[in-house]
Amino acid sequence: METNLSRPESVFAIDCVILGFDEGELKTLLVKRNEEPFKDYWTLPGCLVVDQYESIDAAAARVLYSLTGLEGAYMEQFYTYADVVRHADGRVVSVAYYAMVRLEDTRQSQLIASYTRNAAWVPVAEIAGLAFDHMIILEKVLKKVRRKVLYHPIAFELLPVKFTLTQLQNLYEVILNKKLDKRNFRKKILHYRILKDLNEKQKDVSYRAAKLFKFDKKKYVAMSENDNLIPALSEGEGVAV
Amino acid sequence: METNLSRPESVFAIDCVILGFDEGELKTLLVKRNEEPFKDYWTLPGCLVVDQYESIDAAAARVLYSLTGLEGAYMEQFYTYADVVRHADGRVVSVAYYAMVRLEDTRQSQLIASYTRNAAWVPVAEIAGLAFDHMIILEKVLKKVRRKVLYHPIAFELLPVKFTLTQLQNLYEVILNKKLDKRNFRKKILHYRILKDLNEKQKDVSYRAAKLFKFDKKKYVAMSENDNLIPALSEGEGVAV
DNA sequence: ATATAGTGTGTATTAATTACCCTAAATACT
DNA sequence: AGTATTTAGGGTAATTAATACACACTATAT
Repeated sequence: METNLSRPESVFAIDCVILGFDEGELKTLLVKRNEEPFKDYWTLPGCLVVDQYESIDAAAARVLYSLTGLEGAYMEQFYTYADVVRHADGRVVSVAYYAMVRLEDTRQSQLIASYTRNAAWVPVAEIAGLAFDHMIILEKVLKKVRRKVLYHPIAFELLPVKFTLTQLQNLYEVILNKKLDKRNFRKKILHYRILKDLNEKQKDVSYRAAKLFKFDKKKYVAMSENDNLIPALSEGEGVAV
Repeated sequence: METNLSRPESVFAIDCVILGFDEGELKTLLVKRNEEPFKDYWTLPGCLVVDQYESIDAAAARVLYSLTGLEGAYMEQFYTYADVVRHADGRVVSVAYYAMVRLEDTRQSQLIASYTRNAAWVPVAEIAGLAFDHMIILEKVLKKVRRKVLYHPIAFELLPVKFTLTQLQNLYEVILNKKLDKRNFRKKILHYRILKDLNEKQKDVSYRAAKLFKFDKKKYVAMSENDNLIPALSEGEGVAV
């Protein structure tokens, strides 16, 4: 149903929850504002999209790239908000995305971004409040990721390409905020046959080195032709009946 | 990251996939266009949102109400699209919603809407193409609903308030496009304890009348305080390993 | 050589999933 | 009244998945 509006125009904003895993913590990349409103508050990184020919996905990718130098990381459109008035003379609809990045890949460029734009990786557990409605967006993303991680292998996007089973388990424990049983976790994840044993071991650890694995995307895609689903990785998923 | 744009303005569109279940089929409410482009094509119902103070959700609810007379039906924001140019002089970002409605509730008003606006309930299985990118939106919604129905009780939104187990099973079979075993289905759904046995039977059927149940929302919410999840209702969920 | 820190493994129990068919009940028809 | 028709409703055995649980091994550092 369209009315005849003289000059419909799409000016909209992107907000981006960029998640990373570092030092046993889930972190997100925040930017400090230096103008009102919310001067000196942390915000989710974002941008205004004015160009009529830039797609939403491209704009979100641009935000990610400008802060981290990364291209091709896992990104997904998430939710669209229109309730926040940012500018005195009108609201801007904003489309939220979330991205999952390997922090190791961002080292150099992230430092640059941090220097010029006052950006920082902040452990999500320590974030108490953000500008605008960004805290709500962040919490909603975390809720979604906690669920999605149970049936879709997005968690691997946060780990180094080569990882140990313990690292993987730690990541799941942090995301789900819950301890998992080591033997059961290993049994389960190995039964899915979505990991490739690299026949390599960790180096430079001061204890017994663990075997390295990588996520076997080919096998995974072949297995789940339709839907890209894996069964629940967590214990006690679902409702107790 | 905001630039200083002189007059940011949110003009955006809503598109709405309205699903119903009728005569054993999943149907969606479509509207026939009577102007170019895509004259005489079916489209998803929608509207342009010009009012700076109408929320996205309210606009979506307005679309639903204007076509069906329904308020308070299940609706969920779904995905946002910006790639479609509808007006020669600029694209309009459009936010897609889907709604699940009880077709029985719409009988009168739907006829009115149908008369004035050339709207019709069309079985989704028979829809081959739609105007704009609406076919893509519809397919994506169906994919989402097929998945969501496995862990969230949205299917009940499509059934009459009082229903039989056979009706419920038929609905699942239609949504999932797959036969389910009667005994296993009943065992499972009853074990969840989210149905209330009404101790009533069907009337005016020309065979043995079945017991009527209703969805027990209170019990359901109590059970799944956190997440509103129910385990999989389908057989063979997940990846075969 | 010894302390330290993390790796890697198996089994028994319980719960969930699957495959599989016949009798009971209500109405329609003659 | 009797019979045909149509759908409702229920149980069990076999398989598979989920859980709870503890100790010996290995590599390095001192």
